[in-house]
Amino acid sequence: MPSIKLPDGKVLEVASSATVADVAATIGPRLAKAAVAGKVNGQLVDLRTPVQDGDTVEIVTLKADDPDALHVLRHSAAHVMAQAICELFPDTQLVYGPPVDDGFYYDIDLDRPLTPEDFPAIEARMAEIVQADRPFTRLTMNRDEGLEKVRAEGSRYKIDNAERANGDLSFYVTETESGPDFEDLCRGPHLPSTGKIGAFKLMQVSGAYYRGDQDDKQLQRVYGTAWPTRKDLAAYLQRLEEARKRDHRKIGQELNLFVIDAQVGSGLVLWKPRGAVLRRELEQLMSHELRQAGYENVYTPHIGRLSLYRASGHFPYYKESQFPAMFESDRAALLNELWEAAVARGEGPEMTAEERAVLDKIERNCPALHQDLTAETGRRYAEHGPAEPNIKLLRGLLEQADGYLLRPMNCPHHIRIYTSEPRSYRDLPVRLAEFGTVYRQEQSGELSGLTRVRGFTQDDAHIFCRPDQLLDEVAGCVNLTRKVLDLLELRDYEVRVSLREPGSDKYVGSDENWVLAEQAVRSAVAASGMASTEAVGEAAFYGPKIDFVVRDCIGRQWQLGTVQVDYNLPERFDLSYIGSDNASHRPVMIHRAPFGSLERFVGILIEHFAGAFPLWLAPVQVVVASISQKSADYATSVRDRLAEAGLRVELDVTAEKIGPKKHAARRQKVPYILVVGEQEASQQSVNVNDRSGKMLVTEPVEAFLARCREEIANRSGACTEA
RNA sequence: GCUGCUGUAGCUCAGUGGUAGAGCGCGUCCUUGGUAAGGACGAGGUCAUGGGUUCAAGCCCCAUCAGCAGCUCCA
Repeated sequence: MPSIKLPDGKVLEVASSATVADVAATIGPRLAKAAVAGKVNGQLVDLRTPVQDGDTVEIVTLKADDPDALHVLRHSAAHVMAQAICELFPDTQLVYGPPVDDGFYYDIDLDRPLTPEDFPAIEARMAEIVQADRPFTRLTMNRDEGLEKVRAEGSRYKIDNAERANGDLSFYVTETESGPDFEDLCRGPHLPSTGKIGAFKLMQVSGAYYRGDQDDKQLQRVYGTAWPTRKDLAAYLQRLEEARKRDHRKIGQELNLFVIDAQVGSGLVLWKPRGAVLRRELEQLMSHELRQAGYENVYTPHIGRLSLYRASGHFPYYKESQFPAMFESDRAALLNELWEAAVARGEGPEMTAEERAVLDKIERNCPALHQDLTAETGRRYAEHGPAEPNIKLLRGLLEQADGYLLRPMNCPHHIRIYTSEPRSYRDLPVRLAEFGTVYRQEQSGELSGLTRVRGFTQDDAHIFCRPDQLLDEVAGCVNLTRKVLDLLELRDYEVRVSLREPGSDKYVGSDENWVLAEQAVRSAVAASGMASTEAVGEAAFYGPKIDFVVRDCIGRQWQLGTVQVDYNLPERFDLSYIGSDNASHRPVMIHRAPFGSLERFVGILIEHFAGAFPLWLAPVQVVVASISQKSADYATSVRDRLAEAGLRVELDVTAEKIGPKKHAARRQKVPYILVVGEQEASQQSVNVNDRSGKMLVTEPVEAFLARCREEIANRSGACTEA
């Protein structure tokens, strides 16, 4: 008789050929009824999977807080949805349908676009399938057999899936009394039967590229959610709704913080006075920290010559997300076009058709330039030869007639400040900081409130240091980032080490430099003791990064702070310092921005506090509201006193009752509402209420002021939830 | 950029081819009030923009712009 181990350590003897379901039954009838799957040696399996001697077996039951149970439930719900869609739309080809956080989706290929109007019909069909409580049966066959089967069926997607799977292939069949009625290639596991799906709902439909490839077919992705019970589903929908109330776009509107105006341009933020307060307070906090940490402040303009970005590599590595360059003359525009074509050729010996076409255009439109390009003996552009000499020639000509670029990054400007004077090893590290505004032409579909915009201000700085200073400097940046996040009570973030994708051509610099830089970020994170994940392919084009990533109210991940190690730009700009040996050496650069961008950071902060900012950040800190006209003068004097003391205070002496006045202030999430009537006037006091509606105390104006000052100095008092 | 959805008053939204609506907000007046929305009256719209269909278009069709969700990108 085989014996198996249970999670509590008990050993159970079971019949040979016993399944997970049998194990559950042996333990107890109620467990047998509740069981929906098992975990054998840590692996999630069907209830009908046989167990073997020595296995550790855990029974999975349907609970709203058990990730394994939800995984199986949602996988099965996806399967049921697929069946429903196939029955309603027989042309549907199924592609892939996994469970995801909070639900599941299924990618389908169907010419007719599905819309939310189709959901009721699909849900109704799903409900019938669930109602019928059809069993899921697993059908396993060896790889060759399985491949033959899917190839015979002829679906491109299934063949692809099957070919990419390892080992045996399994199919799941849902059955009726009259036999199998739906089958899908699927790894499983599934619920024992469809009836276990307690509650489900289709959520949305959208496009998704096959295998995530923009050049491949775009499929329809139907999202749904599934839960053990209706109550769980209702609770989930309620949570979703609560989360949406925190949305910074909504709160930004309600609290008059910012506006994104179509007439100004999409992705361009207009900070209204109240939002500007948030931004200024954050800038002041950061400026203070930077002074402490030995940074020096600089200011640089928002545009720069194209040659600067040719040197940095933004042209062409970063070209697709830049606003088009501005050219001073046709000559400059044409030269640049030719330069791009020459760079694209790389080291190729033959001039490309594209280069030739540009050259022809130049001949037609700008004969003088054409002559410059072709006249000089020995450097004739029109001759064959490696691109490099041509690029040099172009670079020389471009020096005389260049274009300008709205800057996508601040580093080139800061680099030129570094190079503006000779640097000694004693001067390093040089830390140049600026709230630098940059512009990036993000794809239109990517724009989102404050979190993804086209013009934004980074709390940027560039550190130029000696190689022996690098680790300390990176550690300093990481600590600074943690410190400011901590000050703002943002503690729910992921630290991500972003590395390059080997073999990709989207990076500049040598392998050796990348190896050095990646070692540096890895050891800095290791030394910090923070838990981290590694993300291959997430590096900047010039170097690896340590990113601080948070989630917004609808679960999307955003990078906030970042620390990036860069050996490459120092080389491209030929940076140097004089060492103690009186020889020239190459510094290392660190790019870092603890907030990342002020726009995104404020967006996340709005959601974090749900608009109820701590006193030091609150755009309006106090509202003074009079009980009646009789106390209006006193209210005004209180307002004046608080304003004089530096508080951001507003006065409400309108002809309204105190109830509505208080309500209005609370709706604006103002931390303190001071109610003043004749009684307070006679005592020179204020009646203090917080934004939760609670009446705190009646105290002298000066006492209230002292408490506010302390609260502001401590940056405390956050999140008195309204 | 791609797929789908959406665009009506400052905001949230109703309005299925026949003269533009509600609530909130805003203004004026009444009420001068003691802690989660007092009352009356009023102003406010080229129904995103441009074309088209129709006797007639907020509504139907096309295009553009913008927003939302997802995908793809992302320094």
